[in-house]
Amino acid sequence: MPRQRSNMQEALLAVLRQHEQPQSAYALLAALRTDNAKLAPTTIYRALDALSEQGMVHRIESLNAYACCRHGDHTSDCIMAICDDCGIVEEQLAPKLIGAISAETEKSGFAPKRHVVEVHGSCAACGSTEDRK
Amino acid sequence: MPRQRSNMQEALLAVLRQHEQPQSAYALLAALRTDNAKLAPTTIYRALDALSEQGMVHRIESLNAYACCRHGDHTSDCIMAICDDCGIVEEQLAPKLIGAISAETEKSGFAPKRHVVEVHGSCAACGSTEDRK
DNA sequence: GCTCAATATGTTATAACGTAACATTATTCA
DNA sequence: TGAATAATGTTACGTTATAACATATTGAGC
Repeated sequence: MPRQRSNMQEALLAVLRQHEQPQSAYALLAALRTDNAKLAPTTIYRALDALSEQGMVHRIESLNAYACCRHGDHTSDCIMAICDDCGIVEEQLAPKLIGAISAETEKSGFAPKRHVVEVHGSCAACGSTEDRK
Repeated sequence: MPRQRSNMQEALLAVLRQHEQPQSAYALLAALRTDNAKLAPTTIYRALDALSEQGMVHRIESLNAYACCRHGDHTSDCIMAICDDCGIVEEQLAPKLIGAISAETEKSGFAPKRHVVEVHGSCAACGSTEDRK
């Protein structure tokens, strides 16, 4: 019998951990509807918001999708390297670089709070087979 | 009498130039519907795509909105400093920093193609009045 | 001027992403 | 135990984006 989830956030994390690729809110909704057919988008978005605040999940702005954090606690925002071929996202910690970006914006008096750094391209695995296309 | 636009792209650029804040595709649609009541989203998105390819317009991923380029030609991607208070976006050229971000992702064999660098925070004007909130 | 190709735009419909507002349930802890 | 907080349910709607197919405009070469 399907296990009853007591906690939406745990359930979401479990689904995200099954995937290397970020998942859209509606993909997550569909996945969890196998347990609860009446689940609504609102519930998913609320749980995602909570997980984001906790740093357990990162939203990928340029994909409108969500990935679970692959690092432990990190206070610095990170760089997301997104493979446009296979969809895999590599989360890279680079606090010095984030600091340098902050410094650049501060030159004009800007006060940075949140950094969205998403690099699109090809991962090592996909890049090495590029010539076949 | 309202001027007949021969060219959607020109019309879009004109609207974007009237605003310091990025505009959503549907805001642009609404603006241009005063000239052409039957204008459809598709037309707007196609023109925005064309302008983006030409580098005349930049999409702000974390806002789902579009801003016209405030620089002349630039081959390097740029940094967008987004004020969450007033909505103004400052477009900053920093090719060295973009290069450093590329270098970071290349460490794992990634081949970067496009950089999304969007920093949220407060601009100088809004930041200086923060205490009033 | 004609015609072919390329580009841009029109039209209809629908998919995908996200939130508002208000109600109910669960958890915690004084 | 009961009051406060956090999480989830429910309904409805708003916003962002694209698919698929049709038509029109433009420009180059003949």
